[in-house]
Amino acid sequence: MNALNIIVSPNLFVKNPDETALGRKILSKSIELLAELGYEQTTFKKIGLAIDSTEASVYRYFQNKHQLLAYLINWYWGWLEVKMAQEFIVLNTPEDKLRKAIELLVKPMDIDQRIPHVDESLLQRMVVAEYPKIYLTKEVDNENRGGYFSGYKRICDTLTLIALQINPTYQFPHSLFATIVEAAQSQQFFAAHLPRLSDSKSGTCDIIDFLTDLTLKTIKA
Amino acid sequence: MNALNIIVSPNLFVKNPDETALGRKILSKSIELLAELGYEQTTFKKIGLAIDSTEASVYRYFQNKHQLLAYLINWYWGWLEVKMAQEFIVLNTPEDKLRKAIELLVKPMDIDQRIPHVDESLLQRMVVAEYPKIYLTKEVDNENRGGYFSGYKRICDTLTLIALQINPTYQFPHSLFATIVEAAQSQQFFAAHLPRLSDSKSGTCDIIDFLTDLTLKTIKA
DNA sequence: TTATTTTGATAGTATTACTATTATACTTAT
DNA sequence: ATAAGTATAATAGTAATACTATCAAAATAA
Repeated sequence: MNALNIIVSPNLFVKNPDETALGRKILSKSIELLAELGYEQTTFKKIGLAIDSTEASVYRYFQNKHQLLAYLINWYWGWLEVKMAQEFIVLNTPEDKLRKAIELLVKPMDIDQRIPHVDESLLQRMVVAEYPKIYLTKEVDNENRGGYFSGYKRICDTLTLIALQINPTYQFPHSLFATIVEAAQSQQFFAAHLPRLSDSKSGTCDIIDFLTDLTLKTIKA
Repeated sequence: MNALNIIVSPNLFVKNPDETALGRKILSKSIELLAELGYEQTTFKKIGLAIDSTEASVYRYFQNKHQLLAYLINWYWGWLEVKMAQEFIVLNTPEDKLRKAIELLVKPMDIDQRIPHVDESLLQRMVVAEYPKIYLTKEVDNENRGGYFSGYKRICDTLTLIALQINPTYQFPHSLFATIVEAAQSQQFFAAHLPRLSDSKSGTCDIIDFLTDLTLKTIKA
């Protein structure tokens, strides 16, 4: 993680899990359990078991399950941000950048060897199934002040700035990219579980085409 | 409720709450508690207290909190469907119908006097904050077979058919309207709690304008 | 009036989401 | 190499939650 400088707000942990072997083990096993069992069925007790330790050890790193999920999702957005920045270096037009960004939002990730304790592809699947749970709570305003959603907001801001290069007069860029990022997640979920809510038939290409078409038609007046 | 023929799948209750005074009291108090406390903090014990009865009485109508939420959300989509059908009678072009549908999705509802035990405006606010929780679970495939999401899917199908009248060659109508319906909810939430994810400054008009612009630009090739 | 259903009251269980304590192991500074 | 400090494992315990079960009283229907 350090290798890539993915920074997660200190409000998202009690003790930085990135800095110890046990902490990193908690991260990797949490991703596995959350992906396999889902948020509701995952407990700190089960995580403790999976890391060959106890519930109490997990509590030393995260206040509760909600904070753990928020950490992982923020890490995911941070990682996507790094990926985008890397890809943008060789792209020159804002349109190419938006196309690439949409592809990164939807395409299954390949695992980054530099971060051996994180299975990015599993993390991505977990995020698709769980991400709204971090903001759909009564604590959203407090947690927003604590930086719980800054990863998400930075991604949307970045895309907003690129879109305004294409059309500086477009009125709703923040709403548009919040919608695109949300749809990138929900369309993956719908294609897999509620197919009447999607036109995606084969893999992720259809979703990428849908989102790209939507974005470009909307901002190019 | 019967007055309007809003049908909710029998898989969404143990005993039909629409048919008894106690059942209707459970519905109205649940809406209040869910809106006030949020899904996580609402318990059947608290609902029992609110209806001047006990936990056990609530369990006689709903298997669990998840089923209760699914019932209420399906009732909400059913009610919206009825509203849309009513409004569509006097509208002649598919574009006008889409505009009206988007308005109904976002605009605060006025309370329907024919259904005294349901505060539609409160229900709408509750749905905005809780709706993804009914499908973001590991039981989604089973529950989908049980009709847990049919209200949502019918709304999207209706809008899909209207859009195809405008442009029969548009490739992604299901994805588009799933995205529009989702965005109608999430933009309301973001405008209130995560304003950097929205361009809505004053009330719901901005959201309606954003969604209408997006929809029409996208389907009119 | 009798039979049936609906409800209210109470009790109990397993699990969850924590908090607290302590002994041991491990690391670091000198 | 030793002492001091930190990190961890193991255990125990609490309050709340999500149920399940039982039974008698009340309301309703036959």
